[in-house]
Amino acid sequence: MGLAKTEIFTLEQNAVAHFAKALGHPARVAILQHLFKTNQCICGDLVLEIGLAQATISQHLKALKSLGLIQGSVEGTTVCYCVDFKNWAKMKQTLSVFFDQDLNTPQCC
Amino acid sequence: MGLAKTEIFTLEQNAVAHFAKALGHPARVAILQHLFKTNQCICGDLVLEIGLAQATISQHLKALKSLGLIQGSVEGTTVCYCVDFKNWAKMKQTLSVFFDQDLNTPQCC
DNA sequence: CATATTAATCGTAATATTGCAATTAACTAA
DNA sequence: TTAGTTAATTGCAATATTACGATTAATATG
Repeated sequence: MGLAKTEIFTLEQNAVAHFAKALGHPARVAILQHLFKTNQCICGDLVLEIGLAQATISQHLKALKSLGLIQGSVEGTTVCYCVDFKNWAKMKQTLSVFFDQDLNTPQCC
Repeated sequence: MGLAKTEIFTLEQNAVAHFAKALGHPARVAILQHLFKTNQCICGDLVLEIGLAQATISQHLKALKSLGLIQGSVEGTTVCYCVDFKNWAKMKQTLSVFFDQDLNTPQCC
């Protein structure tokens, strides 16, 4: 089907998967790294920095924005993007809980 | 194209994306959670527990196995799956470095 | 006004992912 | 050997993702 049956999973499982999916492409990872490094930048900077077409970068920005990980504010003819630290922290928290499952579990293999 | 241009990204960017992609489906999140809870189980248990078809679960297991996050050992007619703690730790490490970028960065927005 | 700049959107093509029924392979037990 | 059990694989359909050229919308500048 190509469509995940989200309704049979818990909220936590869907949240982990949703955040992870957003980081599941190197271009989006690169965008976030660049935003952390430069604090803020415009779409054109990312096109030069990363080397994908403008339409493609714009698409990845849209994905990160719709998840709330970045914000974009229009300034004249440019759009200034930056990390949304509050939602970044929320993502870290969600994934950390998932990652730290191993702390309660004895290793078998 | 539907194909990520991995060659234009750094090893770290690709590694983060690769691990994240593996966690980017709730069924694989659920499989890992169940393995942590029960320490080990067979494919059939996961089919009952999660409620997807056997072929689908087997496919998700294959994905997790190919990334090294789980191991499967044949025991008669069953295959016993468990978390590969070493590679799980490697994944945690890789993603933690990425997540903790914010610690060096002043918030702008 | 006309032109330039920037980024979003549209349209399209190629590939990937998800899901399942059916089959197959491997082993067990009678 | 035959039948049963388990899980991998195959084949297929539906949907999602990735990428880019072309266009559009919005704003700025001459």
